[in-house]
Amino acid sequence: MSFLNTPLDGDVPLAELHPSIDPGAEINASDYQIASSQESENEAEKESPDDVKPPPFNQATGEMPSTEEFSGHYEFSLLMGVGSVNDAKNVKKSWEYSLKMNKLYVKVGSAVPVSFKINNQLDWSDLKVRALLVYDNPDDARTPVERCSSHKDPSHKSNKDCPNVNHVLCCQHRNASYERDQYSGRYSVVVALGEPQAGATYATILYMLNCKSSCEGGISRRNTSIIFTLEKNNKVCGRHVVHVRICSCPKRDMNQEQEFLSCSTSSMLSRGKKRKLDHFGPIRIKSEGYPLPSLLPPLPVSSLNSDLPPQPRYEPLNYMEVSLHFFSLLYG
Amino acid sequence: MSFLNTPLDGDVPLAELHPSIDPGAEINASDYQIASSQESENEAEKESPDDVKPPPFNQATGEMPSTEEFSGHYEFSLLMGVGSVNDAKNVKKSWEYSLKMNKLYVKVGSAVPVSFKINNQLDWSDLKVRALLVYDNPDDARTPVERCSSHKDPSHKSNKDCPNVNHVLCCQHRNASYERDQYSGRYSVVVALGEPQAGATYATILYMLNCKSSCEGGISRRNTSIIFTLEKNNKVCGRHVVHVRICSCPKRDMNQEQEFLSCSTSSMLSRGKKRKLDHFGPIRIKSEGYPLPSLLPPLPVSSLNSDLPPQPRYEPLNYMEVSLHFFSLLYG
DNA sequence: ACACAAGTAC
DNA sequence: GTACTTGTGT
Ligand SMILES: [Zn+2]
Ligand SMILES: [Zn+2]
Repeated sequence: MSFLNTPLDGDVPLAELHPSIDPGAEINASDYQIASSQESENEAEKESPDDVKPPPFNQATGEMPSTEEFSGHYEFSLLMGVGSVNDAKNVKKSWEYSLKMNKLYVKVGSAVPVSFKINNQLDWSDLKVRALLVYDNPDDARTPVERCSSHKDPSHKSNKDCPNVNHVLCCQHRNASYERDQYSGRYSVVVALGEPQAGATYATILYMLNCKSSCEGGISRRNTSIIFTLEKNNKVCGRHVVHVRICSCPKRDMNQEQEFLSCSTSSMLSRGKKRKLDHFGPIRIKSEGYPLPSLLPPLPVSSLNSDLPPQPRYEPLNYMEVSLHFFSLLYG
Repeated sequence: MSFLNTPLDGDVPLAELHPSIDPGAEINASDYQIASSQESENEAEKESPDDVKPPPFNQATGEMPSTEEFSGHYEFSLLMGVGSVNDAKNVKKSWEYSLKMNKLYVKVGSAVPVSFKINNQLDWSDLKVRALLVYDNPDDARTPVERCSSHKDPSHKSNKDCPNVNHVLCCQHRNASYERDQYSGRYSVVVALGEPQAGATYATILYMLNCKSSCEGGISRRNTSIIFTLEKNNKVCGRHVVHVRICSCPKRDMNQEQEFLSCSTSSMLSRGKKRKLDHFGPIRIKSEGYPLPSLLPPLPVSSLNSDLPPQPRYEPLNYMEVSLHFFSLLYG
């Protein structure tokens, strides 16, 4: 694990710094209750006569949010899985993070600590981090990620005393603000960073994902990413993106995808006869032949069309093949 | 296929008798609209002041409906899959029926023709057939079978203009009456048999199942059966039971279960080390060591405890093993 | 962690 | 129909 703006650092064992955080624990419903919500309980009553102020427009939750990463003036960076009892050998991991693929594999409802770092700013109090889940596939990129019907069911145990029934991506933080962009329909969760705890140089926030990637009628086996935007006065001043797969066997699935990545690098790519693992990982996507997935580390767009060796292609590359191709250009 | 009260008859090719019925067709939503419903639209308003008549109690939809088969005075019998273009070679089958296992394998939402036969009664008009879906496992036998949240979602395509959102088991018949037993909570569908069509000796009704056996939050991979009761004046005067599995690959799954049935008959049974196919078929059940499943042809209960050869058992037989055991006693 | 079940893409 | 994916029971 490493800060994403310095992605090739070695692992940083920081578990002992946060002994009180247990990311594997069940979601504590009472934490939700305290959370302030900027959503009205009834989403239908949006135009109450008193509420005439136009809701603020925010690029970060627009129809097609950018997934280009930049650290910005505050040198915004994040670190997955820091301060986690996850690192302890005796604790069963409920999530895995692959630095190589910049992808989080997590069980539904498990808390994942994400640590944010800021420089050039003494006062963090007006800095907020927004987390938004999006679909990777360009076909779906404009579709808000919604919870499936089963998980939205108020009688579902994950919704006990939980006002954020519609949010796949939630946050175990008492000041978390759950928002719905009424123009795009996207759900996101915003947290004020606050000061890092004494002696710490980053602030750690627990996130959890309350639908599976496979949830029928919801994500439906589509690939997703979390977009973290650093915001000040409703303006985006930093952005990072992490791939995420919510599944029952994070370790198995990560290993599977890593194995595919390594055994197929450049060998399987030039050939047609597409087979196993159509996309980045085993999740199959319906459409294929897409341009660069928006989730890999920022690439000059020109490379998409100009840097491809003009080898003969018998069928269009699918999502995964394109991902892998650019991945190998970057790291191979 | 054969009438169930004469289960070892040969196949009866009757497809040509009902050339107009296409069981493989998509559910026609408009058929639903005409169906009269005895359920109030809003299930909450049960005690409206005008509606003081106590709702009729019916054994057939009680907490623990009997699954014992009997043909009764009217020699009630049924036949699966009659009059079906399903029999034609060029039509892709959306369901399979195993006479050997008395089990229907069907894709979700596909119409399955079930033919009912009555004797000793010139006027069929006051005879009704109720169809009720129940769980086989005694642990769940008292639990009403409900649709899963996803399929109940009004925006789900299977619910277009369909008032019977809560019913897994539906019926393509314009006079179908959808009922909910307010004591047990069970959903059932009732059809007046009417006269058989000219030249026919049975009445054929199309049923469909609108959740999968695997539906999370619904049937959840539990085994189910359909109970067909012949009723006259709200009294049960005949009963037949058919196992049913609602799945994506009826043929594959039927073959799988048949294979297991044949290869394991008596060989695998006496041994512990239980593994593959815990239950009747591949659907795993949570609990095990149950008595006789209620769906096999009626057996003297005494046989359960007395006819078992007292072979040494290292672990309790699970549901499937018990099913298989009695199955082999009957037919083996 | 393994084996299997059961949906989905091709 | 085949192969693969991905949840579940053990
Ligand atoms: Zn879900
Ligand atoms: Zn369902």
